[in-house]
Amino acid sequence: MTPALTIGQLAKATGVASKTIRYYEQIGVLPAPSRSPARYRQYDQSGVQRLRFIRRARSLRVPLREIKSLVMALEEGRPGMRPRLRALVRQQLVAVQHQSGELQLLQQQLEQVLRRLLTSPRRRHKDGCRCLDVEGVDGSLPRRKATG
Amino acid sequence: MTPALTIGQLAKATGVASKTIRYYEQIGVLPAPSRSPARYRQYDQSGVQRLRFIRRARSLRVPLREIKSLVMALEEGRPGMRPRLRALVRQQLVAVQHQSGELQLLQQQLEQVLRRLLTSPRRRHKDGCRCLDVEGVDGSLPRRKATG
DNA sequence: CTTGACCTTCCAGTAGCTGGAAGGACTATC
DNA sequence: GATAGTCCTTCCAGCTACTGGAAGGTCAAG
Repeated sequence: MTPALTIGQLAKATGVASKTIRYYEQIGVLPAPSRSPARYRQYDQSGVQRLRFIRRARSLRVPLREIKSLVMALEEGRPGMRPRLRALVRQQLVAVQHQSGELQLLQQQLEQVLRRLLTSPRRRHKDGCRCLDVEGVDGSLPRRKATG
Repeated sequence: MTPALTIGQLAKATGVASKTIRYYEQIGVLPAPSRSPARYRQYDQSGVQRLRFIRRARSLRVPLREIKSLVMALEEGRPGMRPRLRALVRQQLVAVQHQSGELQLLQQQLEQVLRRLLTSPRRRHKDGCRCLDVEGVDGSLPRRKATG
C-alpha cells in the first residue's frame, strides 16, 4: 500500500496549503486523519480523494458548509445524494449566471467611466465628485439580507 | 437649506443600511458628521454625496481602502486625482474581464456536471466520489499568496 | 405615562482562509 | 552528542465588508 503522507506532502500533492488543510479539518469538512507517534497527521489515499473532492466543489463555488453536509452524507453512504447534488449544482448554475450578467453590466460601466475620464478633462462640480457616475448605477450593491 | 438627516433617513435615501454607514464612519471612509444635542448623527447634502460616491465606487468593486485614500485625496482637493482614478478604473476593468472569463468557464463546467448528473445514473467508484469531476477542473482555486 | 420607533455604543460573528509565535520532531552534518 | 535546518504541532490574531444583537438613551404620538 501507498505510504502515509504528512500534511506537507498532501499539500504538495494537491496544491492546497497545509494551513488550509488543517482549517478544513478544524471545521469538519475533512475528517481528522490518524497520527504518527509524534502526533504528525498521516493521510492515506482516502484523505487525498476527499481533499480533491472538496477542492473540486470549491472550484465550483460551493460554500464549505454545503460541502460539509455533502461529504458527511457521502461518508455515511447515504443514498439520496444524486438529487441533492443535482439541486446544488443547479442552484450554483443559477447563481453563476446571475453573477455573469452583473459582471457584464459592471464591465460596460467601467468602460464608460474610463471613456469619460479620457475624453472630458478637469470638469469639476461643486456638489461632490461625479467622476464615477454612470448611467444606471445608483451605487446599489447586492444585499444579503434586509436593510437593518 | 435642506434639513439635516438622521442616519436612518440617510439610510433610506441611499439604500445603505445604517449599520453600514456607521461602519464606514468607523473605518474612516465617511467623515463623522455633526451631532444633535442627543448625539444623533446629522447628515447634510455633502454626506449624502459622499456616501453615494462610496457606493458607486463599491458597486464598481473598488475596495474600501482604495476608496478611503481616494476620498481623502478628494477632500484635500489634491489635483493628481485624474490619473489615479484612470489607473484605478483600468485596473478594475482588467480584474472584471478576468473574472468574467472565469465565470464563463465555471458556467460551462457546471452545465457539464449537471448533464452528467442527469444522464449517467448511479455509477459508483470505489476510489472516492468523482461526481463533481469535470474536464479541466483539478480542484485548483485562485490563490492570493504563497503555499504556506 | 406608556408604547414604539428610532438612535447610541460595544461586542461578536460571518466566509475562507492566512500570518505568525512558540515549541516539538526529524534529518543531516560535524 | 551538538547543531542547523526544515518540517510538524497548537493557538491566537487578522483580513474584507459587513451584519446581528444586547443594553440603554431619545423622541413623537396617543
